[in-house]
Amino acid sequence: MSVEHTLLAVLSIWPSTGYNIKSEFEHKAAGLYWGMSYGSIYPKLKKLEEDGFIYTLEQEEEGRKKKLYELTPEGWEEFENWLKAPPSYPVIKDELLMKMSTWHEDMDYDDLISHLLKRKEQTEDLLEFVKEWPKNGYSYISKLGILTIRFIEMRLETELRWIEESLVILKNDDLPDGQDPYGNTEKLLERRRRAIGEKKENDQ
Amino acid sequence: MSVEHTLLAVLSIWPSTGYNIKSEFEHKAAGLYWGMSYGSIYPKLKKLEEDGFIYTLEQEEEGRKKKLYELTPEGWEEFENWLKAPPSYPVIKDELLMKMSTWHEDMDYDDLISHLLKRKEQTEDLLEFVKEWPKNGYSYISKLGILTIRFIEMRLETELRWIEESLVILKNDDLPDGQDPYGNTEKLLERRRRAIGEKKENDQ
DNA sequence: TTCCGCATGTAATCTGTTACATGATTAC
DNA sequence: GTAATCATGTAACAGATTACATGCGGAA
Repeated sequence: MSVEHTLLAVLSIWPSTGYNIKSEFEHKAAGLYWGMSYGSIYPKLKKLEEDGFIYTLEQEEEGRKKKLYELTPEGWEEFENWLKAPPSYPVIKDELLMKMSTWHEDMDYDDLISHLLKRKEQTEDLLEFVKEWPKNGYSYISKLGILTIRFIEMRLETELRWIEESLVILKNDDLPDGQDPYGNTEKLLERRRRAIGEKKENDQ
Repeated sequence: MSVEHTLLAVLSIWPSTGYNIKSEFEHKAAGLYWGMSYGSIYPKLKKLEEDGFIYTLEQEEEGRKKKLYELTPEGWEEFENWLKAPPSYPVIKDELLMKMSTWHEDMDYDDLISHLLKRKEQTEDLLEFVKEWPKNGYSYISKLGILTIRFIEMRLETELRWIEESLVILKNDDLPDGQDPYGNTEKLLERRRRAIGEKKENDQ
């Protein structure tokens, strides 16, 4: 998903300025969607204009100098071709999961528990925002937009359910069995202990 | 989440070569986690070695020249400090959602439906893989790894549920109401029609 | 009159990918 | 013997971020 197509998509909603697009993403990117910096937005807008996909609307003397960009016929065409092209499969890239799955038994679970508690709070906040969003009275959300928001809600609720379950399991030290056909858990701890031991010796 | 820390995390499981790490991610990155290219792995391994976080194990004359990397005491320390640091909140960056929420009523829903059907298939495949993974008899998965896999499963199942629901809604043309306080849906379609109309005129 | 928010823009930098080069070993 | 896989590495490139520069308008 290129920045260019994202910009076309945003401009399809209504004509906007570069600054405007950035603030829009800033707002919703409270965890939703993702950010774009001025350093990529302005040059790309310029490029899109050069390529004939967007043009600047007359700013009707609003005092401030600003460039309101709008799609050209070619811009609409390009945008809709992009819409029709099959979307790529999203990657799950979650630092919490990476940390959790490489956590080891010689490390205090309390730190992991506080990661989970923090995640719980953040997800609750985001869920609250997402639930209010289509009811706030001023944001434009299409019918299909409502469907995607429904997905985000379901996902966040699932995440909260999982966090709750995991916290109970961790606090009761009731972890499920792993799959460890070659006794790697013990090897790992042994490798680590030896390394740490060597370090202590050297430090003395 | 830097590549460096990801490499330390992978090496904490067991000593590996650069090639090895790449294949590992290739395999699981059937959608899970994410990829790394040789162009970033090898230079980073070199850097980590220079920084004293990893070192090369004797390769015990396995014939092939290869570098088996292992964590140093400093490597373990760095890795565990990273584990303890609060993970950043993941961003939802899903091209399907972006396309769906900017889809408009003058575009055929059939294309959107085929995007959803394709996603359904891909997610089913991934779910199947994730369910088999901890039972395949050879992969090492720690107890906490099982918990994270449980999360992925729940998430994928939620996604499938949402896709089913959405397909029914789309096929019955039974979409929920959007939020459109300023009649933007009509404005959008009008802007587009005018642009497309102009193009047709010019083309004649 | 000073500060903050609106608004645009660029240069330096960072990070990562692609594509290629190289060569050994194993499977057919 | 030759194709595929294992294995390491780099140079050129692409993409995006950070940090800075600039300036207007309105509010305190």
